[in-house]
Amino acid sequence: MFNEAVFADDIAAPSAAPATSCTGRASKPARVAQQCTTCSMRSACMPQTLNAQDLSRFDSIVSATRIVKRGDSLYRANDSFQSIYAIRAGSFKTVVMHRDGREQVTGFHLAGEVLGLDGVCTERHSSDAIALEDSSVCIIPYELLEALCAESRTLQQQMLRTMSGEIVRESSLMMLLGTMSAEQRVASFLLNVSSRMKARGYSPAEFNLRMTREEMGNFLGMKLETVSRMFSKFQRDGLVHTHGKQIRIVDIDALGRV
Amino acid sequence: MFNEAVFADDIAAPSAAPATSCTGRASKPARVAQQCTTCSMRSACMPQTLNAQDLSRFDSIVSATRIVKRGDSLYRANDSFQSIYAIRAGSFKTVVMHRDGREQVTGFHLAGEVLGLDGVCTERHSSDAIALEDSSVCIIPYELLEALCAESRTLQQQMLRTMSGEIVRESSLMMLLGTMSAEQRVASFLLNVSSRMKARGYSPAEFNLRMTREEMGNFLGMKLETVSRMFSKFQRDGLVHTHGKQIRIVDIDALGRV
DNA sequence: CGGAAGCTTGATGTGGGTCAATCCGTGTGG
DNA sequence: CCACACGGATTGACCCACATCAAGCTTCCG
Repeated sequence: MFNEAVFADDIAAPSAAPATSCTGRASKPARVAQQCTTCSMRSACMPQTLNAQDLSRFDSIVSATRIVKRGDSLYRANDSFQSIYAIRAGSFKTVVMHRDGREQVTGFHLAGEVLGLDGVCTERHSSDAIALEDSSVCIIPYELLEALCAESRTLQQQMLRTMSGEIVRESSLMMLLGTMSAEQRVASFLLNVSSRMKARGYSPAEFNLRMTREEMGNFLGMKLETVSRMFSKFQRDGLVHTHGKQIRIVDIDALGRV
Repeated sequence: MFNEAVFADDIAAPSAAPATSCTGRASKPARVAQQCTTCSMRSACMPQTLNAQDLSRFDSIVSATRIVKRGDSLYRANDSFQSIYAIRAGSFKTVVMHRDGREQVTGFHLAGEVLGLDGVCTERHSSDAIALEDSSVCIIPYELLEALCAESRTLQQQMLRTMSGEIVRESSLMMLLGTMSAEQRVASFLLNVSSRMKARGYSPAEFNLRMTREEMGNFLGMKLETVSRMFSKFQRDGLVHTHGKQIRIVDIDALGRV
C-alpha cells in the first residue's frame, strides 16, 4: 500500500495537513465512502466550494481512484474522453505533440488540480497526461459530473470557474512564451512553482522539481541547456541555490524583478 | 443604421448567407425578439445546438447588442465581469499586457465567436478586447446565462464545450509559440485564418487581414519586421500573394508543409 | 559496481531582433 | 483637387540571445 509520503519523500514537510490515511490501491479500484471529505487535498481541489449535501453527491460519482506510475500516461491525445481526473497525490505534465515530434508541455500539475478538461469539446483528449512520479488520481466520470452540474448550481459554477481558470492560466503562459526572455521565463516558472507549493502548505523557498531540464525547456519554449544556464546564472547571482532538482530560492524579490 | 456590409465591405463576398437585416443601433440598445433565430451568424455561434424552446429562452436573456468602434475596447483587463459577448459582426483582438508594457495578443476573433470567458473565474476580466474594425456584439449577461444553464442541459453542455474549445485553442497556440519557427508560425496563422473564413462562407484563398503587422507579431511572438519578411518570403516562393492587408493564398498545400 | 540518463559548461553558429532608411496608401486640410 | 503628413509596410545592415554541437561530470538505479 502507498501513502502520500511516497510522493512527498524528498519534499520539505507540509506545514499543514499531516499524511492522512489514503485509500490505497485496495483490491478493486477503491470505491471508498466520503473520499473527498477525508482527502487532504480537499481544500485545494474542485469540490472546495460545495456544501455537505453537494459534496456527498459529488463523492458518490467519484467512483474510483487510479494509480499511475512515473512515466506512464493517464490519457493520450486522441483517446476517447470519458472522465476528468483530480490529482490526489503526485504530479503530472500535459503535453501536446507536433507532427514532427516536437513536444510542447502545456502544464505541470500538482495535487488538487484537475486534468482532462481538454476532452470536453471534441470528446477526445487533445493532449497526453504523463505522471512525473508515481501518482494517484480520482476518476470523475464526465457524464455523471455533467448530470450533477445540472442539479447542483454550486457545482456548475465551480466547474465553469475551473475551466475559466484554465483559460486564464494558458493566456498567461502565452504571454510568457510570446514576450519574455529565457531568463524571465525561468524566473517566473520558479515563482509560480513556489507559490503553488506554498498554497499546498509546503515551503515556498525550498522544493524539489519533479521534471527534467528538458521537460522544463519544453514547457518554457527553450532548450534544456538554456534552462541549465539560467539556473547557473541565478546561482552565481545569489538568487537561488540549486542542486540538481533541489531548489532553494534565496532572494525571491530579486527573482520577481528579473 | 448599419448592416453587415459595413464590416465586410472589402472582404470577398460570402458564398452562403446574404446580408440579412440586422438589428442596428436602434433607439435603445436594441432588444429585439428572436434575435438569434434571424441572425446570420447563428450557425457559427454558441446557441447552434439548441432546440427551439431553449433557443427562445436563450434569446430572451440576450438583452442587447453593443456597437464597438474600431480601436475601442469591449472590456479591459481588471474590469468587473458582468457578461460574455457573442460577436455579431466585425472582429476583435484579445490582449494581455505585461507590466513592462509588452503586449501578447491571445487571439483574433471573428463573427460568431464568444468573448469574455476569461472573466468567469475571478469575476474580473484578465485581458483587453479591442475591436479591429467597427463591430457589434450581443451582450449575454453571465448571471442569467448561468441560471439558464442550470435549466437547459443542452445549453450547459454547449457552454462547457465552448470553454473546453478555448482551452484547446490556447494549447495549440502554446505549441506554436513554444516550438515553431517564425516561418511556420506565419504559415499556420494564415492557414488558420483561411479555414475560419471558409467556415463563414468566405473565400479561404483570398481575404483581408484586419490587424496590423505589429498585432500579428504580438500574437505570433515575433517582431513586425519578421512578419513582413515572412510574407515577402512566401511571396517570393509563390505560396501567397500579398498586397498590404490583402492576402491571396496561392499554394495552400505548400503552406501546410512549411 | 557499471551503465544510462540527466546535468553542466564551453565553443561556435544562426534565426530573428534591432536600428534605420525608404516606400506606400490613405485621410486631411489648404 | 492636389499636396502633404502620418501610420503602416518593406527592406537592408548589423548584432545578440539562444540553439547547436560536443565533452565531461554527477546521480540514480538495476
